[in-house]
Amino acid sequence: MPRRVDTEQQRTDIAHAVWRLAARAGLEAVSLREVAAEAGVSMGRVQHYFRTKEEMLLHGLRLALGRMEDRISGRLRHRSSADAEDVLRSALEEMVGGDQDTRQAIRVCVAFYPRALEDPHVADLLFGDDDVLHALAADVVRAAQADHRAAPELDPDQEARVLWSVVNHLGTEVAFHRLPPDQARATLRYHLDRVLGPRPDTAPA
Amino acid sequence: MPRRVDTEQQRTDIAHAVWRLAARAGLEAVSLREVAAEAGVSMGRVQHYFRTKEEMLLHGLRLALGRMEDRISGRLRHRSSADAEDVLRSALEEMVGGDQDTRQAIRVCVAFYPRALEDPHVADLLFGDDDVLHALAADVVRAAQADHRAAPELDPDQEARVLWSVVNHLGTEVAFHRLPPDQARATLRYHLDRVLGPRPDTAPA
DNA sequence: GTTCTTACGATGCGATCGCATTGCCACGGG
DNA sequence: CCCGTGGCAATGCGATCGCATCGTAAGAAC
Repeated sequence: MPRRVDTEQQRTDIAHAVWRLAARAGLEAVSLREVAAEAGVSMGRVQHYFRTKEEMLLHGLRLALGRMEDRISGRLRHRSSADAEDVLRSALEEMVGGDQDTRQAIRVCVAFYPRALEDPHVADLLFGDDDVLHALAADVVRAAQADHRAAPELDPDQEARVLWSVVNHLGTEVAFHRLPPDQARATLRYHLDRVLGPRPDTAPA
Repeated sequence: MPRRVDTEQQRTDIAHAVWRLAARAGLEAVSLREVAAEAGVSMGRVQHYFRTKEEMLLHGLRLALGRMEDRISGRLRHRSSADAEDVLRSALEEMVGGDQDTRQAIRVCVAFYPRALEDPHVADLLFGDDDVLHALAADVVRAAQADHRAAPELDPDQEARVLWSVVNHLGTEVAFHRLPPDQARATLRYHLDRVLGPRPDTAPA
């Protein structure tokens, strides 16, 4: 086996170019030639690492999603201990945060939305984590109720859905420059405080 | 002036084909030839009514948005009198409703999102009405507070932003088959009742 | 009827698309 | 040392893209 190269790094570099193009101007802007130019490599190289355009696009999407998850868990690693609410708040703050990577990742996701209609593989990637986030949010509401912080008449499932919607849409508005990040964060915190009661301070982030 | 034809109708027919294609598979699926085929007309006809593809796309988007507005005001015409809350609720219920046209219109809007980043004309069309909706929602919250239905400590502006996010994202989830319409409506009503207090019955829709 | 203008259908052009093919070149194993 | 294979760059192909051009059929105006 001669002439070995860091294959995974090359794939990631190219996928990153896909990601930037898609975030900048949608999937229409993503062609093999454009990706090659953006990544500063030849078109042959792109084709060497991805047999089809579809495969390349999917890898780009995976990269974007993976980056977001990494940044969320990165937020948690700065804490000594994390309960469910910490995890939830970290995820939410990350999504509405002004982080450039996250914004771009969200735009990439939106760009893939139409594809999710006809391609279940894309749909899985895009929406695969929604259920666990929903369950987590509902659990946090229940926990707050048990602590007598949240009103007992709240429906945890509905509140989870509302919260998920708020975060998703605020994140999208930030990503598309329709809302400044700090305003989005303010709205998110306002809503969380109204639902869960103000955060009992266990060392703020 | 010879050979007159219902020009506006022709334009609308073609724009409707644009709309269906974009709703089905995103802007990538919209080419002059595809539009002509979908509309059942020749490509020459399409070019006769729209000098550029861009112009055609914009007209398609305008059509989609206009249809939604028409359906919202259609809901209001069935009522004897409409106060601000009626208007708001009509708009919101329409957006999360299962209406096939509305779903498609929302998908078209999402398909245009990436373009809004670089084309301010598209951005105006897509987001031009957001401010009035936001103001309306905030007013309704204030009115509910004046009626002692909503809690006085609510921040009407923040609640309006939360509400707008909830509706937008629920509508998107319905449009992309990620949530059944009645569940979205249930969540919307749950949230409205929590914020405004239950609707005092002035003849339900 | 002639004329003029609108309303197209048909066709062609250059660019770009995704993809397949070809071949060189750098290395590691024998 | 030299084969052989992995890692590319280069090029070509057929399809499709948006758009421009050209021809013509169908009516109003006279």
